[in-house]
Amino acid sequence: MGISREQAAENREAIVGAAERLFREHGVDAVGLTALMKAAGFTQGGFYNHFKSKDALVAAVMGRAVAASEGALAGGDVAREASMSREARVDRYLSVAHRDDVACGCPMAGFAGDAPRIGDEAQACYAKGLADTIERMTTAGIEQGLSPAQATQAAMARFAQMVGTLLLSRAVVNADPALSEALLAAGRQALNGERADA
Amino acid sequence: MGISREQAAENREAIVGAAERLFREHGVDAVGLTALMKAAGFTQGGFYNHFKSKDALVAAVMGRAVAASEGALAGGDVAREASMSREARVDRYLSVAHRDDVACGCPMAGFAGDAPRIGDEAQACYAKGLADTIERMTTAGIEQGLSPAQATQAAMARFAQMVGTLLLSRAVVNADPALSEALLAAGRQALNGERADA
DNA sequence: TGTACATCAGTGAACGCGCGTTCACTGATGTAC
DNA sequence: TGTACATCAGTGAACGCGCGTTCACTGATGTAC
Repeated sequence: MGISREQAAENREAIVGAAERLFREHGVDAVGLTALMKAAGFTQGGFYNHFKSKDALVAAVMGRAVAASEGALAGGDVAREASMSREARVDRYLSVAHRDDVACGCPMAGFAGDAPRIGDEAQACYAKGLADTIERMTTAGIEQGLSPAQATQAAMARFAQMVGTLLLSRAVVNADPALSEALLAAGRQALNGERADA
Repeated sequence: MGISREQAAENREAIVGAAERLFREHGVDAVGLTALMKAAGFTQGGFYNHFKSKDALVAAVMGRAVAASEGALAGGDVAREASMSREARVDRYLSVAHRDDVACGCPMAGFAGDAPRIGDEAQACYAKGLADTIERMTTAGIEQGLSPAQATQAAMARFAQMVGTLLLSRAVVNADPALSEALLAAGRQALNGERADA
């Protein structure tokens, strides 16, 4: 076709973007390269001009997803995110909207199911994203007067509860919508409610 | 071959058993019926004498996994489980051994990643298993003096934290083993530590 | 600045392979007389 | 109780299909002179 280098870079981003959306929605294994390239607006053969294998694409997707979420716990606008209170962030994370928006939500939750089975490079991106997220929450805890050890422990426990609640609520949303919503409400209550120790 | 009905029922169980192990280890999508039947000791063609489709097998696996876990939160011996304290159960659930034993551990955690993508019948089994688990924990909370509403909320929050911690710790075990263990420790601390409100 | 040519992101057919599923066939089990 | 036959859990080859990947080819872009 003959394409400018700038255009080629944009096309590569389009492929990664389509892949991220499809991978989250259907799982990495369930998305074929033919369907993926079609979704990005190309034909199958062009894939290998941009990536040396599907595994390399998965790593690129994970790297991008993690980088995009730096500064925004649950996706969405970064500037607005930074100005939100911790309580508001939890309420947004454990909202019905975030539960239903797998394609754009928190990548640590969206890829948690796939993470143990993807390639080493992609796993490393995932682990870095998790470590960064916990570090950010730890810093916030220290600013509120916790010791570094307390803050780290609290950040890990709180984030695990957020992810666990979201994942379970997504897992049963079709079969038992009432349970799905009750889980979200219980999570919000536990993280924002009467407790002041974490 | 000519097989007795008793033998046929045993063979069916062997298929479901092999499927449960392989599905948990590699994900439902990544396990083919040829490999599955071979693992169970049969050839591929016999599969459809027992199940009308792969989806039907997934439902059977989920039903069995959920039924087997009734009375045993983290797998293992039911009688011993019943005599354990809540603290000991949490320590076992969030142990390195349980993290590394995906094939035999808690099915709610083991299938959480696949749950949103499996068939309706299997999803219903998963949701029932989750509801039962929470109900069991709620009953225990009421016995310790909580109101039914408090106990339900606490059970959901606690179980979500257990599952979230286990899933995140499994997700990063290869890429960042230290983080994986720190997550487990933080979860044990949060669930068994100084807090007395949940 | 204009021309000649190498580069490389596209296309789309094709590769071997494993998928879920179907089929004709086998032969011991279990039943009917 | 013994014989004749239907049942059905096995086998293993084959089905169409989509997978990840490779390939020969195209033609505008970008470079060298």
